Amino acid sequence: MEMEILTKGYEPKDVENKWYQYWEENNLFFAEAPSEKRPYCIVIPPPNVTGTLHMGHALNNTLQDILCRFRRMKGDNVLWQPGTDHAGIATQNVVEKDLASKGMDRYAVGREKFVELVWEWREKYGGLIINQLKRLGCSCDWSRERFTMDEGLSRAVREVFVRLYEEGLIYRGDYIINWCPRCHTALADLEVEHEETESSLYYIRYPLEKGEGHLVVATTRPETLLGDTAVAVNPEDERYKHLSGANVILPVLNKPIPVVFDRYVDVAFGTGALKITPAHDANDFEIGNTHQLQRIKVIDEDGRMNELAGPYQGLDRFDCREKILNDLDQTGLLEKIEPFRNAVGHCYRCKTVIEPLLSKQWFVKVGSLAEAASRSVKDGKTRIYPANWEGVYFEWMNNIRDWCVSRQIWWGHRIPAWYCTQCGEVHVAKEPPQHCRTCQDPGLVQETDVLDTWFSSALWPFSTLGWPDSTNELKTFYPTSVLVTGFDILFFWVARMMMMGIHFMGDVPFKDVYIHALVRDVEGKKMSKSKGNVIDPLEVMDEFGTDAFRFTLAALAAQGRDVKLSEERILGYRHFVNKIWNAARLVFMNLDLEGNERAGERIYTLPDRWVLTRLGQVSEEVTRALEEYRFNDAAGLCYQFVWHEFCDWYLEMAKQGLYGNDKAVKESLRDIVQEVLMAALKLLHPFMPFVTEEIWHRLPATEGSIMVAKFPEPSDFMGDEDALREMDLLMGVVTGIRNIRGEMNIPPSKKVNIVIDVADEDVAVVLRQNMAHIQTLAKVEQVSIASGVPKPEASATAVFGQIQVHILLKGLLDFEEEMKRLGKEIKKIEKDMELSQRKLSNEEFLTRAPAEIVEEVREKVRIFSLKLGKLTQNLRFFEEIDD
RNA sequence: GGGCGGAUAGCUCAGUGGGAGAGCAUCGGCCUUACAAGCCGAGGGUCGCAGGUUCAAAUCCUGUUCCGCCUACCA
Repeated sequence: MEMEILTKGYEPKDVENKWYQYWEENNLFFAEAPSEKRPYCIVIPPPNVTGTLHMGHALNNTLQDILCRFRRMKGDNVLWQPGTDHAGIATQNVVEKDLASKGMDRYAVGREKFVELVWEWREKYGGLIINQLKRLGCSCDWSRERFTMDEGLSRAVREVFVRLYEEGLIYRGDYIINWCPRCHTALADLEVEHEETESSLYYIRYPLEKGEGHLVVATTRPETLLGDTAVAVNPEDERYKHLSGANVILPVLNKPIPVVFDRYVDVAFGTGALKITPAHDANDFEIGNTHQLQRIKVIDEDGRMNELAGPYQGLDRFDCREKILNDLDQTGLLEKIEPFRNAVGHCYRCKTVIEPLLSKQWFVKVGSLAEAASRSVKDGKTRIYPANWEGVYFEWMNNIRDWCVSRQIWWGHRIPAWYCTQCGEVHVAKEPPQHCRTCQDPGLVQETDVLDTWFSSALWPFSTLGWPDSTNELKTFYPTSVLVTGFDILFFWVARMMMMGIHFMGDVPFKDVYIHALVRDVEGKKMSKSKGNVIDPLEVMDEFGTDAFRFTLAALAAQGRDVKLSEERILGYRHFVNKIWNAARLVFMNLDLEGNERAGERIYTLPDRWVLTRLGQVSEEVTRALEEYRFNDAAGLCYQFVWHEFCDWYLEMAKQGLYGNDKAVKESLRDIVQEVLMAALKLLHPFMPFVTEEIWHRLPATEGSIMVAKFPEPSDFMGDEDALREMDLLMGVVTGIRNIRGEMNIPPSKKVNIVIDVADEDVAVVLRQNMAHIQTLAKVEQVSIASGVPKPEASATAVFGQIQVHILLKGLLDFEEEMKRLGKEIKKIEKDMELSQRKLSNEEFLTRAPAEIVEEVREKVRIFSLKLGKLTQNLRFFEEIDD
């Protein structure tokens, strides 16, 4: 291996590709099945084949990769199951757009050819997002990559459909569905986006058939009037009780329709009279059923008025609205128009206004499935993090309606149902039947509808593992360990996986669900192309490197809060990556890279004992944070330790020995410094796989990939409480001196002499042993340590615990300044002191507060008064000189 | 309409009952042989507002304002 010294700055581009290739070539992402090791499995939320990597993917997959790499280093048998989703409508739209650019549409090419084109498109572009995931460093087991429409998964889909049908949980029927006139398909309720819209409420007069007068109804969609088959009023409504059995005349079409009574009608809304269009409104449909009303469909699948719309036939629904309003106005039947805000449904894919339409569709009866899915979370079989999402989950499960699973598009799993052309008998089967089972006729045609994309996604946690076959993968990894996903697909996906998993596997699909936030821009807005505020993860990786990017995402991923991403923040973490790189450089410059020297017995100095003890503590804290999905805490702990403890204190102190003349100390240090660096790299690896691997490979004491190194744990290190205490003293003294130097603007080039006044002999010993560190770190020339020495003239004093450090500043000390500084410090402590004393003089505090809290305050008062005494003493010293 | 989340330093955010923290930005001093993408130091906040509970509240409760999101069959 090359042993050159590292370049001055870290260059991510040079190393990222190299190491990803290395990991793949060495099969380091491969999961064993079966295996003796503890299993850990995550199924990836399959990205759309049409997609390219956006910030949401980047966050989602970074978090999964952190968990997978962490668990692997913990010794688990990790399977990160990858794959892609065929994304029915989305993908079909993309290919249709492509066709449109060539002046064609899907009807021109025909179904078979069109599906072929989509497959071709998928061959060509489907790998794009996979490569982008690799770029991000994702350690998926690519040998197990799946696609929702591959042979195995399609078999699982048919199996599930047929079984549900046979169990009576899938049925076909006439219902009002959400129809997208642009995509030409039904949509599930979830796929409709409601948007608050400024619209109008139109008051229309329906003349009474007998006698004078009219009934006024209020509606937002006057064009549906053409399909009205009744007007409903509330039976309790005094205004309309006399209309029992009456008819009104439907305007425009001039035909009588009945007045019906239904409790659904809200007396307080509009006029309390509701026009009923059973074929174009979900509620009206229900009311229509109750009263056995005719269903008249007046709007067709293109959103145009059909032949039943009389004079309006052929008009677009919105043009029809204008015309009908105009006509009503002409005949004096339009009473008034009020401005009105309501939520209008739009297609989640193409944003076209949804038309509720009567249609024959396939449904999954979800009641019992949802109940079981709900219970599993209540029983704690699946835990949702953060827990507040549980409420949202229950809420949805409790109010769930049957799931419309048929779609009138061409790209997807074609529903395995066949109709007899002779007798119409319906056959649902895994394989095409040869002939009709009732009339024996061989003329069977398959259902043209395909399944909702989420139908196959719902099977993902077990279909990818080989179901319906009983595979080793399934036995080893189901139920999976955790599902990591954004809350935007909690209902679309998570809820349905729960239902299907429990029903078909008899167990929940995952033990944990971790729900992360959405990535937004700096202002907290959702990133979208139309707003022009998208940050492209690929560009970020180009500019800052993947490790910095990943670390940023992890550091910002606090539970329950959105991730507001800014380039500044990423830049900050690039600096951190560079810091690590340079720390490694320092270590390298002092290593015997040829490996000729054998280190003898280790000599542990205070900084060594301290840093190793801290490593143990930090390892434990990082582990706990990751186990609890507190990614930001884990990242923060690494950052703080590596930069401010390892680099700022430990390495600075290690230089003493590394640059010194004592050969035994030097060799020991080389060993320890390398050990500490290795441990730090291991802690960082889940977050920053590339830079850690690069440095790891260059260290003489390492072997193989850092991916398979053991994650640090407390038992790897000494736990030396004394070292922590002693380092506190040492750092306190150094900080005290630096503090004064800083405030007095004494440049580092100007060395000072100090006198340390310390009563405790043990403390004196520690400081004496580490005198050299004080000298280097605080730029001190001479140190003298004694007990009860008088304050030297022309000195500034730092007080720390029971220690006083007098800094001799002959010719440098500005008396006024020092007096001001002391005065400021005294004032601050007096304030703290007063607060504490007030507490202690409060009888209730003394009797009611826990004893240890009271003792804590007493201890504070003791420390404060000690320090205050010393500070005042020093101030008086100057005042006397002043006199 | 229902629900959820947020409001803490100039900015982005941690902090869930015992003396307010970090990063960035700002100011001052340093090219100290790993790193100026750096080092050392400093300043900066009645924790949205009003009540309440408590010996003690950024933290718990109630109300309120503003912002964001989810959800819904008042046409």
